[in-house]
Amino acid sequence: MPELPEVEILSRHLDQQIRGWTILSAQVLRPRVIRPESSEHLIARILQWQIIKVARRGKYLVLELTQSQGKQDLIVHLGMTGRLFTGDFVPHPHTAMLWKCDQGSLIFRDARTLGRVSLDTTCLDRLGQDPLRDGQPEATYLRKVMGRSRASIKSLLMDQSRLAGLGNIYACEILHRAGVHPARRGDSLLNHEWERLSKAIDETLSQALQHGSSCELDWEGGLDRSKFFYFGSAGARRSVSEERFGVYDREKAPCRQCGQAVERIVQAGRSSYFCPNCQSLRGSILA
DNA sequence: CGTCATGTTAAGGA
DNA sequence: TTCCTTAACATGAC
Repeated sequence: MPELPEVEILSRHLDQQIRGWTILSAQVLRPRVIRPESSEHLIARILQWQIIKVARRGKYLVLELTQSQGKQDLIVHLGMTGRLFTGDFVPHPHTAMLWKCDQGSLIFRDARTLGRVSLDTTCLDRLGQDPLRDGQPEATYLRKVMGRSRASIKSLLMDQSRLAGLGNIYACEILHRAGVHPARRGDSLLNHEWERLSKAIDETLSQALQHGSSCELDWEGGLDRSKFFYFGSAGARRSVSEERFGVYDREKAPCRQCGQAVERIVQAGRSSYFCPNCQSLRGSILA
């Protein structure tokens, strides 16, 4: 579920649902997701606190809590497979944490436990500009934080300290829209390419958010209704992502722009999908 | 059995 | 110093 558009949609939804709820009790079933403090410590520090707002920073969900003593933020990161939703608790092997509140329960499930729940907010200080919170990242900003690096533009877009919120899917989609090859070095991009990237970031994220706001959503991850949240390689996904994505997970399928077969390469251990025709190298430097 | 998966972080090496 | 790769983390789908 975890890139900026998905977390943003979830954040808006949860804000409507749990704003004003007071945490009466909490349970940790998979302690690994509580980091770095202990489960006991974290639970002790949130009991009787009220959730006054749910926000998002990069891929982090921020639950703002208040009590008579003051305020604190509870951070939830969904990792790859984290799901955060309200409802009645039903035993499920992936349940990682459960908050019982005065008006309902909040459930965090995470199959791979790569997600995280924490009261330590220092992770937020390391984030770069957020494309939604801080507005469309201008070409000048992108050039400033990425333009002197010899790393690949794909890695740079996914570096949360330069720009917060993009992951593997949207980095691929943005590069395709901008016509920039994922293996290009940051310091090889020309001014018009930073402009195209700026525009592509805005358009790609706006489109995803619009899609997420207007279609049926399945917060728990049922395969038959996964029209927005990405639920990995299973059942309904193939046809769904075939429609939603331009290049991601579309190796050998025809590019929607030109019909050329989409290719896959591996960068920093992650799959990059691109169209060799639309995202041509034009003799530029590769990372 | 092997490969891959929306993320982050650490280690070792060029 | 920078940035690469690999691995680790746990589990599931194919």
